[in-house]
Amino acid sequence: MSAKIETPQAIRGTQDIFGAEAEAFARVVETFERVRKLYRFRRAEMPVFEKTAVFSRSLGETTDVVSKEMYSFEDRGGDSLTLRPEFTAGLARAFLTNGWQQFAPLKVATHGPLFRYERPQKGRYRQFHQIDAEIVGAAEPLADVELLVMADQLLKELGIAEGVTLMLNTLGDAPSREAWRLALIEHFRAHRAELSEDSQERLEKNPLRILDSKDPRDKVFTADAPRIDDFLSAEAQDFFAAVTTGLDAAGVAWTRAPALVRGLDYYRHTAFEFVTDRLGAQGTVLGGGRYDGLIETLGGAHTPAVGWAAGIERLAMLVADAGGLPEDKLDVIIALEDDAARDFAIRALACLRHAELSADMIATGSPRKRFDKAAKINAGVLVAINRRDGQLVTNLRSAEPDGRYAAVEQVIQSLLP
RNA sequence: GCGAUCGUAGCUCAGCUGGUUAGAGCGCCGGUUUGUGGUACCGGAGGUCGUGGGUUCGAACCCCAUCGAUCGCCCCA
Repeated sequence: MSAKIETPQAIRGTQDIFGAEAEAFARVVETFERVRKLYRFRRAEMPVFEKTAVFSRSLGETTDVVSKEMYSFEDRGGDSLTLRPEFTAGLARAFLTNGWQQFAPLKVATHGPLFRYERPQKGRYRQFHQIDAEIVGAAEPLADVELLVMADQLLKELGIAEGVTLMLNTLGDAPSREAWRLALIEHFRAHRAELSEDSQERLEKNPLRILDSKDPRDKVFTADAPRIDDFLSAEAQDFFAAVTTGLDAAGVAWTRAPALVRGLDYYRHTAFEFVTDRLGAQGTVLGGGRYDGLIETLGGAHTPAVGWAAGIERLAMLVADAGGLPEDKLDVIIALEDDAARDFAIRALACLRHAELSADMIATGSPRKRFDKAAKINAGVLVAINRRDGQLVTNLRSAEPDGRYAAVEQVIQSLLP
């Protein structure tokens, strides 16, 4: 009697990525790396975990991310650590602790896994992956433009720009944002009892968020809510105008979205999202904005910065849907029809690969069926290797004889006695 | 954290108002057929019906719990 061994299950909200999905994932990362170099963004790698304070201070203690979505734990030394729920805070910390101020304005890019304890659904996981681009130590609107132009090009090069819209807004500078916030609270408080339950709570915690509520009860009051434009200082107006004219100059299409806000406390001025309706409820493909106040919350000098992040899984889904992944066709498939010729086949396989031809071999199972198996694999050239009357016999087949066929033929011929 | 739908073979699924030994296609393994050939046929392996309780003479099917998936809400990429 042996107890049945139970296979441990994967952690909820994590994914094992394989096959076409993994190819799409890799495509996103490769394209990001290529585009990021075109814009001269430098590569950075930060640790996956940080002291909890890095996130709780910069994101704001009351935000959902900090108050209920972080993977925090105590290490063996008793320190409270947290798996990063986003890149920006860790990057800001690295900027300060490594003296990266010397490189300011610093254009950096990174990508990797992030962790958030949320209910999984389409395009949303507990361990998810993002690409991320930031410009730290740049106060000019030109930096915002640069990032947005890069994001736009990235989406185009991924072949998914169709149906994706850049929604753009400004939250103004700190005084503008605060004045607007107070006006919104006043406006909504007057109708408090008629708001949805969620929005009544938002009124206390995050009044800006009421603006993009999906509840019809709220929409009545969001329609005539105070608009940021009425609270913008002259400087804030100029800043936003410089961003929009810059985008126009670069040929990047954008849509003004006065209700677009950011949940995290550190955002100022430019806020943006590239959105699509092809991902169900997870419509944001890429989002970000300016975070001039963040570095100070970590004890640094005032350091203006802008950045964005995009979910790789979401981008990969769009890439796959857009059919942007031509299946990579195998160049050569070998069918070894007689095991007596195995050594020859192994040598042929190695030589083909050294000749930069992708090659694979069918050499197991019933010898009579190996040809059929090989034929089912959609390879450029099929090489059948057999023995007849003690003689090595090779046979090449190709649907459309091309240069590759000739190359394969040459390799095989050179190996024959 | 809240709501809805769903969990049957490696994959995609069928399985009637609860009824005897749980099925198909694909894939896998073997055999036959074909022999410059992606064909066809035969056979085989593989399931404690997500898990644990309950109701019943009897549960894949009904009830409860739990885990997981999917899709929304919240939040966010």
